[in-house]
Amino acid sequence: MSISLETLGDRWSLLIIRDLMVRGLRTFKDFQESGEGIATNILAERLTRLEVAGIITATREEEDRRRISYRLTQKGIELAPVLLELLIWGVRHEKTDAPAGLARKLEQQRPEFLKEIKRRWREEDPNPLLPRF
Amino acid sequence: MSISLETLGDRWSLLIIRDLMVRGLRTFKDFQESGEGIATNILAERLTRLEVAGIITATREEEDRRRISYRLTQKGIELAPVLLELLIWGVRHEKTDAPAGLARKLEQQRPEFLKEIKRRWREEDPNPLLPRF
DNA sequence: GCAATTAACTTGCATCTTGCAAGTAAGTTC
DNA sequence: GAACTTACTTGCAAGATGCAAGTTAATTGC
Repeated sequence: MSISLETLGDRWSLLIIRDLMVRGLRTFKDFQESGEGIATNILAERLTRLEVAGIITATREEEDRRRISYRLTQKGIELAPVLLELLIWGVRHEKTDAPAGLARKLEQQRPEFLKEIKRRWREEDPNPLLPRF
Repeated sequence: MSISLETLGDRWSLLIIRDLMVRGLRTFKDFQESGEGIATNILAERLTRLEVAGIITATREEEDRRRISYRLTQKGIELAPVLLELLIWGVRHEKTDAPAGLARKLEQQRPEFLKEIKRRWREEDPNPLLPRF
């Protein structure tokens, strides 16, 4: 009954995955500037760990070969329900700057929300789905 | 859009919560002997942190006042959906000793499973719901 | 009723992980 | 081709974790 905390059980991994999933971050620089405050060495280490775990892929961009695009794999995108439930729990229980009523809205529209996340992933939609709050 | 990783983002916290939720552990000793391999100082520290965060309560037992019973609060039990999704994901994607077909079963019976978890919590049912695998 | 046992920690110390600041290497722009 | 940008890497200090050995209070055994 392992719940996979060897890979995911740290301060940053799930945050990285969530930012890839709903905030539209893709590059190393995006993460540095995202305001999460993750140190570059840790970020690099986590990205390779997540890649080794098969949760993300790293591909060099054709248009600008300095850049590396990080993307969730099928395995990675299937963490969406976990992150959605965690988000709902957080909005409900932790004092947060989230818009009032968001909790209820998310709870009532779980399937639609998940579907939208998956669509965005499939179509490589770069627009953020949720803001930072 | 915080996902509460200040409290939950470490190797042990979610594991402790899960063990309280579905494995029927209650005391310090239970955790020591659970096979998770958590050091006693870390266990003590995590338990107080979870208590401070309002996720668990600690109550001295009347029958044996050496013992302290740890229990999930309402806030704590509401992490059930998160842990269930994480469990499903783990069974699907990580090589595990989980019984074949468990993933499908859990996925198809999410609501029933959650309801059972909540009932066990409300009625203080001490029987494990899931084994260790 | 007192010694042995048990439960829940605490302490000291070594090791591993994290964070910060500065540096490097490769690709791109001016 | 010099300046810049992107994705890292390195060195080191500080913090977190793990292990083994206490400590304290409650309970049991005789």
